[in-house]
Amino acid sequence: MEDNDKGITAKKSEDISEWYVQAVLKSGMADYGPVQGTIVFMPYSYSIWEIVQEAFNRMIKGTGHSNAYFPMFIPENLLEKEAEHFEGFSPEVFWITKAGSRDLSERIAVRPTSETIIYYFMQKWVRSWKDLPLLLNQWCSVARAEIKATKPFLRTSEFLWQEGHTAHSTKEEAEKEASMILGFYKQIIEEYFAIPIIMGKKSESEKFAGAVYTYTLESMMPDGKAVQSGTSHYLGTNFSKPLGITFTDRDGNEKHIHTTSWGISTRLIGALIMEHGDDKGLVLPPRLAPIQVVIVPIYKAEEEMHKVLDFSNEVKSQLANAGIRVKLDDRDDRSPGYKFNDWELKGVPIRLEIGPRELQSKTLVISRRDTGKKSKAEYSSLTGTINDTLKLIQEGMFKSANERLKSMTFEVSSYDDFKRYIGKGFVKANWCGSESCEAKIKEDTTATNRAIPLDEHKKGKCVVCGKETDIIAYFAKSY
RNA sequence: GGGGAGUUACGCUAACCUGGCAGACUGCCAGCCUUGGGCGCUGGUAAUAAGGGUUCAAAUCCCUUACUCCCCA
Repeated sequence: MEDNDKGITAKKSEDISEWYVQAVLKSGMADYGPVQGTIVFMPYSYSIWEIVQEAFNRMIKGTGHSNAYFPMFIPENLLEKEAEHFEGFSPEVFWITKAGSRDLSERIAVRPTSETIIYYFMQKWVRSWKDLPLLLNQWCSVARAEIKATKPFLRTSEFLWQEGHTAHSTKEEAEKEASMILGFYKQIIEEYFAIPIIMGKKSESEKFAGAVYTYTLESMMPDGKAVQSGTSHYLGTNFSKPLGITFTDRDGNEKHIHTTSWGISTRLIGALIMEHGDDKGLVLPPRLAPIQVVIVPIYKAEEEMHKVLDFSNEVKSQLANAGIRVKLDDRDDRSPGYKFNDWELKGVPIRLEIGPRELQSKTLVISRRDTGKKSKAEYSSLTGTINDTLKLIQEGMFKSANERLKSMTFEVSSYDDFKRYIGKGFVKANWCGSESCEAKIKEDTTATNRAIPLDEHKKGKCVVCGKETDIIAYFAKSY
């Protein structure tokens, strides 16, 4: 049959942009909103986000953090209190100038990030060293006006994220916090999303507006563009000084708090789709898949149907009882072939087909979405086999993503090679650390500094100016 | 920031150049059929992005707006 409207018609290797849009829309992950750059996070993608929330909440609550929710409206005077921060964000702020028909005397910003509004409250709440540390997180959406080049999940005017905001009495404690969170993010992105990442600090020009320094986690998409997948900032006293947030320490002296902020967003879902998907659609890693196993029943006569469905339900409850997210596709108006294609489009890791043959043999065929390979499993030990297979899929997906990352990372020592490989992945090179060399790279290639690895140093000459340095940095074009 | 292409039923698309009954596939609804890789049959249902202009007549020509995609900075 000719390609019809249902499946993805673009090839990932030939036209990844078109492929991506089709994968997002046809799998039921998202739909476009009526305002530019907005999307609906449909149940299928929102379920993934809920799994992320669950995992990350466990991590931060286990280390003393609490969730809260702050207003999305920020008065202009508050937003502009920290100059660098305001300058960095104001070009993309959505401003509210009217309430009903009444003109507002002061513009209200829809939060592009919540540092300023949360610090407004920290100022009220923090008095003594006993009030510290204050470890807050909120799950919310933020709005940043993206005028051009929007892409579902990866670049939208409104997106969902978590933003952590913490206050500490000392620099050391705040820095430890920022780096601990970085570790949590690495775990989430590598162990759940099965996306390998490069970790490091941002350069001065790429760091968060208002930060002392920014830790970043960068992933590489198959088209050679990097995605900033998470950031954790040490803000020092950059915000507490202009906002006047002080506490009385044990020694009786009044001191400014040291703060951190950190976030991961639904952008990760975009990276997930791009990283693992194939020409048939999504390929979801088991730990994030809303449905880990789908059972497709196959039958002819009505009498057979009941037997098949009974057995299918039995299999389903057995798996569900073992904590596996399982769905029985008992739609009576769809053929098995339709269902196979449908669940492959949605990226369900494992498919079980249950028909008269399986009923007879009590042996099930496990069909893997990631490799397309099939293997047999005895019904008596099914749960164990499924759990093992899910684990294998998760590991296999990370492994192949990691191999791709390696094959797309180019270590160069000349500017000619730098320009040759930029756009094809990460280009790793010595860099003197100067803003002028960084700016030249941006001007010549449109690529930016993505990360300066924390513990990696190598003597060499700056790829741009030739100056001796031991700084190694990753550069790439990015989303 | 600059340029280009586009928007017809949930979706994919025909008619557009050359103005004159909006056609198919898919979907959806009803009935029959019953399923091992997008089952089949019959009947029905559903669309010209929004606004303005030209014209006897606009999906078609012109303008504005919105949204989408692509290329360049």
